[in-house]
Amino acid sequence: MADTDIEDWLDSETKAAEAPADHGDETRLWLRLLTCTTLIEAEIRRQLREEFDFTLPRFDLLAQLERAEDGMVLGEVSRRMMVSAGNLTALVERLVESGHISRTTSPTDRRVQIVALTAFGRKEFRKMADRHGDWIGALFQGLSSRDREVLMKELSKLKGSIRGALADNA
Amino acid sequence: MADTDIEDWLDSETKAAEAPADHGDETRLWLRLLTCTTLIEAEIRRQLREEFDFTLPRFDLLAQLERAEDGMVLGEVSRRMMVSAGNLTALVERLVESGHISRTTSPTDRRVQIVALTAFGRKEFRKMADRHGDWIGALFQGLSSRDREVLMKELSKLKGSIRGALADNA
DNA sequence: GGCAGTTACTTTATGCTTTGATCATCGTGG
DNA sequence: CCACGATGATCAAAGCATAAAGTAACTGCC
Repeated sequence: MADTDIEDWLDSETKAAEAPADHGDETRLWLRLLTCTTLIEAEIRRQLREEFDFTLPRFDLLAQLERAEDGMVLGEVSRRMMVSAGNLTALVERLVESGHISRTTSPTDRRVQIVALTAFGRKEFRKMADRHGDWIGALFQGLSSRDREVLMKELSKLKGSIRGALADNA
Repeated sequence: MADTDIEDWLDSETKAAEAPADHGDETRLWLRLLTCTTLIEAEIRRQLREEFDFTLPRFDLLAQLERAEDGMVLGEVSRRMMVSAGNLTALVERLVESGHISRTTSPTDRRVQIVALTAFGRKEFRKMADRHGDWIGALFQGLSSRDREVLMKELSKLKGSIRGALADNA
């Protein structure tokens, strides 16, 4: 082994010890992911606002309720939307006000609030959901079917990785 | 062509005209993307808050300034962070208040505000950025180097697709 | 010079979001 | 029966975000 090799080895060891892994790769990947999401989300918000004078959180809540024929308990909505319960109070209040959803107290547990789409809310949601699909389709049009497949698969792995990391902390 | 074929053709045409493509694939992909981003972002926000009592927008702004030795014009910060100018007014105000950044009026154009990291802000940012890298690294640990490579490539395509779609609208 | 249009930022109004505190209700063990 | 811990939702305070309107400063054109 030549002197230079030994020096290289010592050097790399020293660097590794002093300056921990910078995770530059992962961070760049994260920023790219964030950029894509932010761009899409901003466009969806803009379209919803311009075409329907509606906000994304309102739309998301209706989307959760669409497949719950008998309504859904507020806590379940909170979990599915991954938002805090406190957040929902005002959001639900406004959607009841605008006639899109109804809200009733559970007959078996008076702490529990049940929200459900009204006929009007369901009709409005269908209209918006159709257009939503169009917007998404347009934004993803540059990806081939194969691209979408690969991306979905990798994102599934990522989701698993995240879940794993979060479980470790807990 | 047999009758059934004609009927099939008519049927598919009719369906295509009445019920446009549902873009279910793309929507599922979008929801998966959104879920991953939301999970990561929530974890980063939580860690920043618990370890440093700092918020993500504040961190993001410092990150933009880190590589601008001579500071940055407010409009440029707005473009890079993809947030509205009005948003920055209060954010900058709070970061000046806490001593992380300085704010000066441009000597050549008195409309222009220049913000820059203070020595304190730079020091604090370095600490947080190091930990930020660790957190991201942990969240992505389940992905192989190859996975990250593929994911980055697909996200680049997606970003291109989005840009293209947005350009068409404009 | 002086007006017109543009640009940079701030202000205002509204809404989303979170954390932490509080209140009401429920189920249970004494 | 009832105190007590757990649970579900609401409230309060703070911060983030936007669009739209407003203010001030610059630039270009006559």
